[in-house]
Amino acid sequence: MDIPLEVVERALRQSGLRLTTQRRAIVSAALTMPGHFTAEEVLAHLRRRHSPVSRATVYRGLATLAEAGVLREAIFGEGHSHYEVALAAPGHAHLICVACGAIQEFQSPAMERALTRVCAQEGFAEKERRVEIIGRCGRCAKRQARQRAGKR
Amino acid sequence: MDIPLEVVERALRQSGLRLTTQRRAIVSAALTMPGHFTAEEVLAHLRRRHSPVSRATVYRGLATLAEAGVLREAIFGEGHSHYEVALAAPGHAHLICVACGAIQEFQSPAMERALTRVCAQEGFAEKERRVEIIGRCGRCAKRQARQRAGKR
DNA sequence: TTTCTTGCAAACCTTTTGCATGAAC
DNA sequence: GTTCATGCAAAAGGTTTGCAAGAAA
Repeated sequence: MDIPLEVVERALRQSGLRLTTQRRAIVSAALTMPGHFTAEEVLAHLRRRHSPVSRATVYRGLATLAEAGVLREAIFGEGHSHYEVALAAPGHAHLICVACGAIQEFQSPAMERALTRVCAQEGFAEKERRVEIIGRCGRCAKRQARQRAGKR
Repeated sequence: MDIPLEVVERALRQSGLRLTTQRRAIVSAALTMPGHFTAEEVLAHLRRRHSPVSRATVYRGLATLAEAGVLREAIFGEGHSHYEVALAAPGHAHLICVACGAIQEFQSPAMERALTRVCAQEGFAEKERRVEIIGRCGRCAKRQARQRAGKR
């Protein structure tokens, strides 16, 4: 995956932040990782790659990069933060399978419009939306249905 | 607030669970608390009321009651779980103000329909929806706008 | 040279767990 | 009488923090 380092650099500069070796490593790890990742995953990835960055710096770095708009928090309610690359994917939400853990992204303009309307009505100045649906993905739902049928 | 203890009792029985003094205390605390509450808030409430229940039991009790459908998890991404009384409020989502912490509920049939459609299309068997919008509530947004204008 | 960032280790906070005791059914 | 729930204290898991040393601007 190509690294839009200039984009990152600009985002950091605009926030008055420094482009350090560690932050560069974190961003490039983020870009290599599939879809969503946690701080610990980034840490492990960097260690494997022999670009060791301390745990504290990974946590601080992810938070900083999220504030700068390079990353975005996603997938809540699991007891630990997940991030995704903000530049890569604009407004989208997630379908999270409780059976296999798969996370599928989806877009729904109708939903987005509905939420925009709600905010306008309430005079709410939104910064961020979190939409996720928990359940079983198509495959797991079918498997479960089959198993249940078999048991009877 | 009147306590639909029979309802709770029925829900627990249906799940093969026992109606203990502690669970009763937790439910009645939940019904007394405004809107959304955390495990620690319930614990503090019970201690103030001199109905001490151990921390472990509060955590286990809230989880159990949520599984039984009496409570529901709400407000994610804050590092600790929040619950709400499920019976009290059917499908609704939350507007969370980062400035004053206020949590406002809203309903949007258009949004609900859009999400239902997405699930149908993807064959996703949903169990739960999480929708929250983070930003500034009307009042805080106005206050901020005023302050910014003043500074210039 | 100033200011921001890092690394380390310890602290923190929320939540979970094992196990013996006690309560509900 | 069984089985399930509780209390305690310890442990776990994820994340944050203070502070001295180091790197970016």
